[in-house]
Amino acid sequence: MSKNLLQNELKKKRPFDSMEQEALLNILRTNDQFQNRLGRLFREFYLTASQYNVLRILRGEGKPMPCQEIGERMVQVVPAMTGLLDRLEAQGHIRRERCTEDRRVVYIELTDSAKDLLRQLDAPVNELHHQLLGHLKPTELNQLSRLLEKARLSVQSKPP
Amino acid sequence: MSKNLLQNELKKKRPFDSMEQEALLNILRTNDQFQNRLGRLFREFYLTASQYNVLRILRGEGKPMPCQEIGERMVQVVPAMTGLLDRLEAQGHIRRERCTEDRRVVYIELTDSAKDLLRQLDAPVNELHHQLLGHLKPTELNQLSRLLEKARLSVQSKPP
DNA sequence: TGTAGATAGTTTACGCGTAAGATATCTGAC
DNA sequence: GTCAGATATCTTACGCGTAAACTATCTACA
Repeated sequence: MSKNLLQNELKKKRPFDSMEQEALLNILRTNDQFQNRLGRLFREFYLTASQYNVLRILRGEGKPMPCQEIGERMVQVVPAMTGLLDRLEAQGHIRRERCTEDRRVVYIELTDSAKDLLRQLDAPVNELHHQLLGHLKPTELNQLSRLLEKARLSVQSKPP
Repeated sequence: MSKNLLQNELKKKRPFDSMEQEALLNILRTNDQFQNRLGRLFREFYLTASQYNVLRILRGEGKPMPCQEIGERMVQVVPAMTGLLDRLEAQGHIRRERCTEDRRVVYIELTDSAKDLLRQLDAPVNELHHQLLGHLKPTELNQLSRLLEKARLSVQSKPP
């Protein structure tokens, strides 16, 4: 075929303006499709991808964390965290506790029910990862990760 | 360094469960950062990334298109299109026109002001693409696109 | 001491993604 | 011709990303 895969998917009539554009669109599209699949899995457990992300971060840390620190490990800006945590709290997955030394900071702690839920999700999540990317050879997965890491070098610092 | 780049960015304490997981997180994170930068550029022109996407699709087609067809070229589901188009219409960037043969379908047409806006955006957008990915060699860009295309092979069909 | 500026978190307003359901129109089987 | 089902669009409800403005608390420096 004369046109490549992404071009066909997007029914694009003309070739890409640049290889940078092609790669960028490939990243955005792949992300959308994968997020879609992940979202469907999480929804079965009444979670969103962001909520799952927060819970995973908390489990990884192993102890209560301030909201800001959680926000930093996601890409998001802080304000979004508030609502996200509100919903997780309402579902009984986290507890908030104000720090006694610095009363500005609020510590977030996983509840036991959240830990259970995460354990339940471990297998299906890994399985989905494998389903989505298991058809790539280890070399290819490694190449892909290295290329994406290199790609991100251009966006080091957030302007204020 | 013993830990890799992504692991450091995420302040992850333990290595990844699998290479699939690592690659997946790399995709999601790269996408987030790039979307962020793109969003900032579009915002200067009072557009969102989705709105720009719709306008680009319409320009590429060169003639009016039904909403559904626009939706198909984006990753999104149709319902989101309605609101998106409402806002573009309010800004004077598109016109809606009901088809006379099949009165269910609505054709969307670019206005002249939208075409002007797109022309204004062409240079800055290409420049940003280059800023984000220009540090990769052509071979690498090509590799990256091919790997992402291969990655997407696992999500061919949407379940009903 | 006391006051300015930094910092953590929240609130509000808006855009848009998802799902579920409603409405209008078209098509095909009878 | 009519009725069932498909199809195109819209509506509503909810989650969450972004920005901007606000509150409470802490810190530093005069």
